[in-house]
Amino acid sequence: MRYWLMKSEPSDVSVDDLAALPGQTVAWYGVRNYQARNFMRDQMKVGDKVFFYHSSCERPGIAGLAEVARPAYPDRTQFDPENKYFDPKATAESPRWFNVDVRLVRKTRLLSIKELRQHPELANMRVLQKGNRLSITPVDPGEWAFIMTFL
DNA sequence: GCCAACGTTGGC
DNA sequence: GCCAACGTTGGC
Repeated sequence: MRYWLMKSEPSDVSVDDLAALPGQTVAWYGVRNYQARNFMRDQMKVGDKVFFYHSSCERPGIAGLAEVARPAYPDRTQFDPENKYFDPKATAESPRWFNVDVRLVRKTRLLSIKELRQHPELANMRVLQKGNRLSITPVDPGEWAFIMTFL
């Protein structure tokens, strides 16, 4: 079992949006970065634990606990010309983008990036590194356990 | 709105 | 295969 941090813009899907969805589950569509895609396609397994993170918003930070509910399958938005994530180079025979499904375990208090940065134990967290833009990052088991002590 | 960082594109 | 130009991300 592995641990991950997945960024979502709350203007798109917030933790409250996720809580209101059927099964509290969402398809993690729209990832158009190969590294993040590969994490989903090649490494994420059902039951993997996820920090649900709000990004590009007023209060960025961890907003919930979630888990992988379905292994990777082709992201349907790549095939839809009306969708902003449409990819003309993708075909049904040869899909380019994949997504897992993520299910909310529980909403948490908002653990801000500012607070995360105050802990030296978390200094190496990928999401805290300067210039990090990757929307899905692995979380070290020790970092996960540490965060869970005060989340 | 700024801008640093980084991924992608495309001409050569 | 190089690399400059461009686009995007995302915290601040």
